[in-house]
Amino acid sequence: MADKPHLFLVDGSSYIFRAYHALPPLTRKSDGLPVGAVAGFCNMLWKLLQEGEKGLSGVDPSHIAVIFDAKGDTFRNEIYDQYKAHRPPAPEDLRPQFGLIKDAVRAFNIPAIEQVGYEADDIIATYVQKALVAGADVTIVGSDKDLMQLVQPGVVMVDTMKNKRISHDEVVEKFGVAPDRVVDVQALAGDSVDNVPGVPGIGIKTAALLINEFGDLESLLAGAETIKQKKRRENLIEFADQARISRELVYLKPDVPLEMEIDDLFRDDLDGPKLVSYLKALNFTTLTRRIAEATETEAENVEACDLNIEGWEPAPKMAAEESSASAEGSEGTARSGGPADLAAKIASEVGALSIDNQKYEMVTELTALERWCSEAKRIGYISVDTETDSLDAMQANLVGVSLATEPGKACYIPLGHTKGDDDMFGGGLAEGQIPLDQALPKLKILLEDPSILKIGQNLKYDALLLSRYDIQLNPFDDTLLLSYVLDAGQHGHGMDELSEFWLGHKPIPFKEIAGTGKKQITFDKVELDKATAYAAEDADVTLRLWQILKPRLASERMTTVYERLERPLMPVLVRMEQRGIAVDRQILSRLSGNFAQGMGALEEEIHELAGKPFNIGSPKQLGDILFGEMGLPGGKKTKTGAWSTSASVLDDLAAEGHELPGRVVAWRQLSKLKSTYTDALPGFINPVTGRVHTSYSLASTTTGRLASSDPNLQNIPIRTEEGRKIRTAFVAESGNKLISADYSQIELRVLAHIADIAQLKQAFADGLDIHAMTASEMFGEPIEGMDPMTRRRAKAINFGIIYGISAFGLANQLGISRTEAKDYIDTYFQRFPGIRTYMEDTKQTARDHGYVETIFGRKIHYPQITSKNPQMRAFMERAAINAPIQGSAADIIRRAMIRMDDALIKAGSSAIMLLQVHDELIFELPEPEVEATLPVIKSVMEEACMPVMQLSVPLKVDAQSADNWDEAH
DNA sequence: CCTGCCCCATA
DNA sequence: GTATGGGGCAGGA
Repeated sequence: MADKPHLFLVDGSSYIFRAYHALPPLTRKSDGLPVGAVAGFCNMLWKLLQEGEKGLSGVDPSHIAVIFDAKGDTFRNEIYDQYKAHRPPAPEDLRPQFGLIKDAVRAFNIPAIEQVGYEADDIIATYVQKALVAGADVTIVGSDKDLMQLVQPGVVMVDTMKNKRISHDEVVEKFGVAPDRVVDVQALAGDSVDNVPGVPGIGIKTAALLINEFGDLESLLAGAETIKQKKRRENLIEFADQARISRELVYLKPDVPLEMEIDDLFRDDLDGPKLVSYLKALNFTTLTRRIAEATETEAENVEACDLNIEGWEPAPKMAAEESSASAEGSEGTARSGGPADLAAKIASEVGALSIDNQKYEMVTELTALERWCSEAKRIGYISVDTETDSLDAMQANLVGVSLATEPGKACYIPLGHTKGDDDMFGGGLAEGQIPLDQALPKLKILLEDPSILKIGQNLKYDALLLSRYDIQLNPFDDTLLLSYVLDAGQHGHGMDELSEFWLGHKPIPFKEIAGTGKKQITFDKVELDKATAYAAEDADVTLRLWQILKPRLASERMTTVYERLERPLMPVLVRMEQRGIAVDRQILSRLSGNFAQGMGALEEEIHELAGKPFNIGSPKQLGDILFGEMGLPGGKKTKTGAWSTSASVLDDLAAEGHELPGRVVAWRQLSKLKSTYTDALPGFINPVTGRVHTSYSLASTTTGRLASSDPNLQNIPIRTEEGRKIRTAFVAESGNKLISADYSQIELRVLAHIADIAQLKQAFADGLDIHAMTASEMFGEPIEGMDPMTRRRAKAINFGIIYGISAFGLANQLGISRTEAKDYIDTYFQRFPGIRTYMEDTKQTARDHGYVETIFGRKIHYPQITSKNPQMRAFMERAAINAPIQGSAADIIRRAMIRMDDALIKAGSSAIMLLQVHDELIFELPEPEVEATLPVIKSVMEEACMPVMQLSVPLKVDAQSADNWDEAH
């Protein structure tokens, strides 16, 4: 067996793209040459050669080759000219790397193979065929799903990036059929990324079902008449030829004329100096050192070779500028964001890629708008973006709408642009716009058409705005949410960032057309030409992003999360934001006065104690007074070296008997309450509705929680008596009540379930006081008559566990020594060993996959978890431990919110859901309905996991009604 | 006028 | 120890 030849075929092209997208951009230090993908590729190749039998394939290759796609069209374009027609061109900073990677492969003494007219996959298929005939085994190194059809006895696939081995069973799991039928399934299901048409209405699931029933594609098409489902039968008959063409497109051709025979792929020894010389030229310090060691090459004596980088030149400025050395994990090269990259980015903008802002259409006639609508109807989807004069969707006026139907084909429909040169009385509408009352009905038909998918970026804004124009946007896909579901933790999800990341294109900044600061103008004042270039680009970019992200949903098994947890929440939040909550101005203003009075009194005392007046709100001045003039013992310092004046420091000083620090703490509390809440909130009362409408962000936390802003209603005070008073200003309209319903200990319950801790589960089942029970387990004291201090300690530990406990943090929280805290933690783990196992397992999962998951399958990525910086790594580990707990709890309340409105209507209640505060929901309803509604709300929340999941712990919800939020909570 | 920092409100 | 948003200050534009 040991002598059996084993051929490794590396799918080079797909690796280039994966490496490029998965890794942060790197540039060569000396001149800014982009080399991120080259670095990723070389590391992968080196690892592959090094690990041998310990690797995923379990063998050491005797033969190896890396296969690339050649430039230009292939025979597939002759079969179908639209094949891969939607592919955007490679990003600017990736282009010079193709040649570098091929040269790198040769430097490894490995053949780099490509063949004009064929894709890498076909060449691989051909070699597989030949190898099997020659009696060799094959390992395909790659991730492209098309390659799965080649899996058979003697042939496996390994995906080194996902660390997965793909053999027969994995293929069946993905396609529902054996590898030899994968082409048939793909022929039916099609592929939107490669633009393989398939048969409409048939996806992978249905395709597998049909193929399993009929045996293969031809038998299915022959027997299509017998299919029961009307639409499916018709489509199979009508699109039979399209399916046959699709099959030809996805079928990998195993008879490509090859230039190198299998024997030529014999694995050569590494030529140390040659490889080192190449890596040196790229400035890859770490890899150079490793390989020099392994090949016993004296790296210092090897000259860096010249690189073949034709077609790329350093931008003029950046060679001179000193780019900063990179920190984490890089190869001694500069990270993105450095000046070199900035220049490269600007250069790539000027190169403009395929996005041409001047080619967009400005729609000024109704007939043109109708043309766009019918095009949307024909293709079944359209990308949409609205332009307005305000960031607040509750107050904004519609200024224009942009649409896109395919990359590069986009338009802008100006509707509310004004004559810019006039003063505030305005010169009325600018010329050449379709009157709003004519355009709106057309748009309404388009945007509400159930057969047209509306694609947008952050559609919550557009949906809320349009709803005020009596348009209910539906159905829709949101690229913000797609990106969030797929890449939480990898990067942000704003359009500009996504565009730069995926398209290598920087959209026109809003500032550029509207100006900035005091001179900023609203969009209705922007000239129509500029507005068209800016607005249509947004629709164009969004459409392209959708084409990239949407197919990933299915291939990465995230469709359910997107369709059940993410997309349906958007309309729910639109309704909540639109409703708003009543806030009593009088109460706030009275409180403001009280706080001001308290602050004034304290200020006098403080200045007296300090011996002179100073700005109490300035931490710098306060620090000078305390630790300079008064000579108090300074405690901690901030990271910039200044004395810390945080509440904990001031509390410590107060405990030592100093008077001033305590007064400052009290002053700060009042100052915070006044400026952040009682003074700011009235400014958020909408003049039309008289209520406060917060804005919820669906995609700004990594864990799946919502975030609230403008104003943030998720941090209204509750802990102190003074602060609580602010809650009395959140009121029900007269005749109504507020209901507050909150999950009791949801995160600890989730922890008990996920980590499967018997004692915790039992305690929750029995309805025990969980902190007391923890204390009792740890310190052996009975729950009855327990010292409150003991319970407090246990409570802090329970919270600590959820946050990924550290002795340092617990010590800080409890004001005890680090060793003492360490003892507590040890005791805790002794009593609950399952928790330690959970923590270790979670960290391992994060390291293995780069992400962790919630109970409903939401993924949270932690690419930095392998950081070599111990502080950073420890932080990522704690976050990774916390994320499944916090995230699962977030998923649960999301499910409750998604179902709530329907459940209330069905129960005949007119209660409306107004706010969410992570584990709490606030409703408003007519007083007489309270009694009947409370149990509805409770049961929707408590049964939110059902029916797809049954927690092994009961969920408990406390709900009460009152006239204001303080009393209801 | 913008940005980073410090501090602090919530779950 | 986790996750956020926001106000005021101070320094550099």
